[in-house]
Formats: sequence, C-alpha cells, structure tokens
Amino acid sequence: MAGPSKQFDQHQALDKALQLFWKQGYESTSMQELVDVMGVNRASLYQTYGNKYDLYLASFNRYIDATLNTFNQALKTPGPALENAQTLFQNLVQHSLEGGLQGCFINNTAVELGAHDQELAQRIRDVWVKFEDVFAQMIQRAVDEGELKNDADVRQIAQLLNTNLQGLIIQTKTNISQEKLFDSIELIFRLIRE
Amino acid sequence: MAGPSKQFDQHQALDKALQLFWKQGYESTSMQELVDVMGVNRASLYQTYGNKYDLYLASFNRYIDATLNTFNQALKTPGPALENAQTLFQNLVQHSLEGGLQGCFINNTAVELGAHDQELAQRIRDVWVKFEDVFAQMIQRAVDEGELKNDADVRQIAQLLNTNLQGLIIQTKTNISQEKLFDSIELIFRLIRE
DNA sequence: GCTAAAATGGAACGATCATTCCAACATAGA
DNA sequence: TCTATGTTGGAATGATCGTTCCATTTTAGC
Repeated sequence: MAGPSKQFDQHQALDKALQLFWKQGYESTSMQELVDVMGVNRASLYQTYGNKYDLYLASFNRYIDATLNTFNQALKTPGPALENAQTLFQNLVQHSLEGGLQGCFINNTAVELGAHDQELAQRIRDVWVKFEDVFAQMIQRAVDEGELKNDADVRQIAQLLNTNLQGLIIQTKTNISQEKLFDSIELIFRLIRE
Repeated sequence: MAGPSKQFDQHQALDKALQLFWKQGYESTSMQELVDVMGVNRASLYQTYGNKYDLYLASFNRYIDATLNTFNQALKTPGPALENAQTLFQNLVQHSLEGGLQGCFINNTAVELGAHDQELAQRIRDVWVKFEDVFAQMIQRAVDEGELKNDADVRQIAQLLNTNLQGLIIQTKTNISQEKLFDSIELIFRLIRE
C-alpha cells in the first residue's frame, strides 16, 4: 500500500468520541464537536468510521467491552460474593455521581434511542443479560459458600439486581445524594440475604 | 380586551406537545413538528408558551400533575395496599410496553437533560420524593393492616420501590419482555413482604 | 359600522446540522 | 527520483434548526 499512514491513534480517538457521546448523548453531539475533540480530520473521520451513527455504534461497542470487563473483574475478586456485588453497585453509583452525572452509556442509549432503534435495543437487552449472567455467578457462589439459602432462585435475583442497578444509575443523573442511593443498595442486598 | 380570542384549546395543544416530547425527547423534537402537531400557529405558539424550552417545561409540569394524580388514585384504591402497589407497577410497565416504548417522561427527562439542567434535576428529585411519599403511605397502611411487620423501615422501602420502578421503566424502552419485568416485580414485593 | 387590539399565515433570519467534494500534500513502493 | 495512492484541511452543499418579523385577517368593545 502506498501513501501515508493515519496520523491519529484510532483507539484514542474513539475513546474521545465515546466520552463526548456518553456525556452529551447522540442528538446533542455534533460532528463538528467530534472533529474538534477527536483531533481527527473530518474526511478521515468519515472514511474511518462511516457516518455519525456508525461512530456512535463503535463508541457503544467499546463502552460495552470495557463495562463487561469491569463486571468480570468484580466477579474474580476474592471474598464474599454478595459483598463484592454490593461494592460494585456502590462503585458504579459513586463513579457516576462524581464523574459529572454521566450515568451509564448503555442506560443513556436505552432511553434516547432504544424505543426507535431496534438494533440498538436488541444489543442493550443482550448486554443486560450478560450483566445478569455475572450477577447470577456471584449469587451462585454466595449459595455455594453458604452466604445464601440453597433454595434461592438465582436467575430471578440476578434480574432483580439488574433492575435495581438501572434504577440507581438513572437517579444519579439528577445529582441525587449518594447516601440515599447507598441506603437503597444496603436494603436490596439485605432483603436478598434474608 | 379587543381582538379575537385564541382559536385553539390551550390544554389540548399542550397535550399534543407533551405527547411529542414524551415520544421523541427534547432535542429530537423540532418546533416545526410541534407547530404541525399542535395545530397552533407558529407566532401564537411563541407568544403563548415562550420558547421551545418553556414549552417543554409546561409539558413536563402537565405530565407530573397527571402522574401524581394516577399515583394518588392508586393510593385510594381499596384492598390490600401492597397488592395495589404491585398492580400499579404492573400497569405502568404494561402501559409503557404497549404504548410505543415511551417509558416515563420524567425518567426520560432525567436521562436526557438531568445532568446539564439543574432546575429540571431539582424538579425530578422532588417528584421522586412525592412518588416515595405515596409508596410510604401504602406501606404504612400495609403495616397497619398487618400485611407487613411492624418494624419495617417504611421510608427505606419506599425509596427502594422507586428505585425498582425507575429500573423497570427504563428497561421497557428496549422492548424487553413483559414477563421478565413482571417476574422482577413479583420478586421485589415478595422480598419486601418477608 | 368603526376602530383598536389580538391572532394568524408565512416569509425571512442567521446559525448550525451531517455530509460531500476537491485541491494540496505526504509518503510507500518502483 | 518518480509515481501512484492514501491523507489532510477547508470550502461548499442543501437541509433544517429555533426564532423573529410583518402584513393580513379577525373580532371584541364602542
């Protein structure tokens, strides 16, 4: 292949796009802002990523990978599984509150685009199932290690945990007090344990 | 006052605006669409409601009033209080799923505008407290009528219920199966009762 | 019926939107 | 070094954005 190579780091540029989409949403983010922030030439941007929607999709995929990675790290953490899950919830809430109320990119996408974009909606449902898979493994470990009763409906509890997580994250968008959300985290895990 | 009166019904027109904002969000809804759908002249629209943001705010207030009314109606329903609450949850989920995945206008607003609009964020937090007030009254009635233990932390449970409601509603935006959400509703209320 | 005031339809504004295009430039392979 | 190919900056495109303005029409009060 002849000609010069791309002058920008594709991963780094994509991260910049992700940050902007995450913070502002799809409609509120303009290509001009993306050009500015990514440090990529406009023509190169279109050639590399396609159009605005494709770029959003690429950002979305990157976020999903990073998030699933975070979840799986929490799964590998030693110690009582339910406590690890609770700590994960606390960290996610705290991170959103202290990181500019960005919430969760998946959660944001569900609200802004989920209803009118079937492809994205499908992807989001799939990711949530993967969240639940992680929770289910945590719960199963809690059962195995005697932290939970043997007759616990692992899958149902995992789904309920995701419902609670989504509800918590959405509330962070309004700069609600961390204490209030931590109380809810405390209670849901206590109810599950009982 | 001389001159003709407005040819349009302000309440009806505002409802049309609310429906559109609810379905499409703030950024994705244009004044042209609002002019078309409200059946109101452009100049009249600006004179009556101010600008686009003001119109959104008016729609938002109208939605809040209607929703709080629905909640208070559920509160007045005879029968076991917790069952009424559970039915309310089911109705809200079902309505969103069958009504075009519009979710909850407050919930949508929290995600789209909450992080960057402190006034709206404050209003949303206040409304959520009012939701919790209704839930707290239901729970208190459940305690009084022996449906719940006496040592239940009414306020904490009410907050947890709102977290769950928000988490359920957000999931409806992706056209998730009603059965799955109903299972979570079933479980959260069962855990509370235990 | 006359007049003053309010509402209307629609053009017009400047700004910004996503996207395309093109000439100038830089570099890899011959 | 030459050439072919990919990249770059920036102008240009046509559409749409929210908002304003104005001439026209309509009607309430006298």
